[in-house]
Amino acid sequence: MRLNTPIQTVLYSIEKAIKEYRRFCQMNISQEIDDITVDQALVLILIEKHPGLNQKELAELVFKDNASMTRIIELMVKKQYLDRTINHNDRRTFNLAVTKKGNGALKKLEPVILYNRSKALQGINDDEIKQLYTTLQKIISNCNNADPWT
Amino acid sequence: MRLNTPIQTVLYSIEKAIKEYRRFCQMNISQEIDDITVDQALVLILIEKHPGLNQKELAELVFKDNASMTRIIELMVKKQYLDRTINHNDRRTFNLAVTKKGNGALKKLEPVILYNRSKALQGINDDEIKQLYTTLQKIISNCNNADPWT
DNA sequence: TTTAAGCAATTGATATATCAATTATATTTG
DNA sequence: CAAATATAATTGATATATCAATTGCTTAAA
Repeated sequence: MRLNTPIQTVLYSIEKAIKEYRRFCQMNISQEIDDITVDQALVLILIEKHPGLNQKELAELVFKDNASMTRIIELMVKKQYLDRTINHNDRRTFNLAVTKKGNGALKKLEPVILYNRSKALQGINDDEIKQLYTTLQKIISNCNNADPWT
Repeated sequence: MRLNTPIQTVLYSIEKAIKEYRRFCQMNISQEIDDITVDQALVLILIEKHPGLNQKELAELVFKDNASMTRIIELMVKKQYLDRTINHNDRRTFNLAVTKKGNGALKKLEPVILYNRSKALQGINDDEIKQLYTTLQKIISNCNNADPWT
């Protein structure tokens, strides 16, 4: 028996869709701010929206591991989009806050991000979105609950 | 106006789904072969299935750029899963071929990959898959054809 | 047929992904 | 309380992602 090529599976389309979307987002974000990545923009939004999140929690929200999050935040602190101060309630963690520069960036990013999302989903109606969401959740739960091979 | 957090958009689910799937695949692949990544496995399958592909064509098929493809193939040649020889018809390109070791790996990988795909899509019927595919194609084409920001 | 333009692959630089090991602090338990 | 355990973050190593610049070869045009 021969394997189908990856091209023939819908899982391949999922990967393609997310890559095209990220490329599109990055292109547009770069027009406004030239030293910020898609991931960094997500982190900025989340910290502003949910102050009090620590790095581990942030990492979970954007599907990264702690190591990646450490490095992303490091860069954003260096570029002065974020402030990081010791959390005296739990000194293993940090308080993360958006700086003035970070807020300025958010203002610029808002319309771009809304534009990106609406363009990406243009011509797709609510039922279709709901259906997409439902199917994706099935895949996610399948991958998390399936017995491992051997 | 405030941005929704990324969590609230279906685009977030696409990213989550593909990451969970890749994690699941890698876990199972590693049980069989401990020095091969998901991407390397894809490349191996494609070269076996479509001999004659050059690196640029391969890169397009797996959504990578030429630079990444160069490095992936470099590693696979070093690990002796692939042979790379000069193409005398066009000396800018190479002939890529799966080695004996590569074929052995493919034999082991086949059932794992079939298992991964079927588990990931378990409980999702054909219509749902078709619908998923259709919606994803819309997103892909939206991202490729939308006017850029500014 | 030489020159220019185009193309495949590589390289360097920087960001992210992942795993394993380590550090510093918190919490649990004997 | 003290020791064991657990947790958040960091670090090192290696793979991949992306962009820009470069190299070497091919094709098109003057």
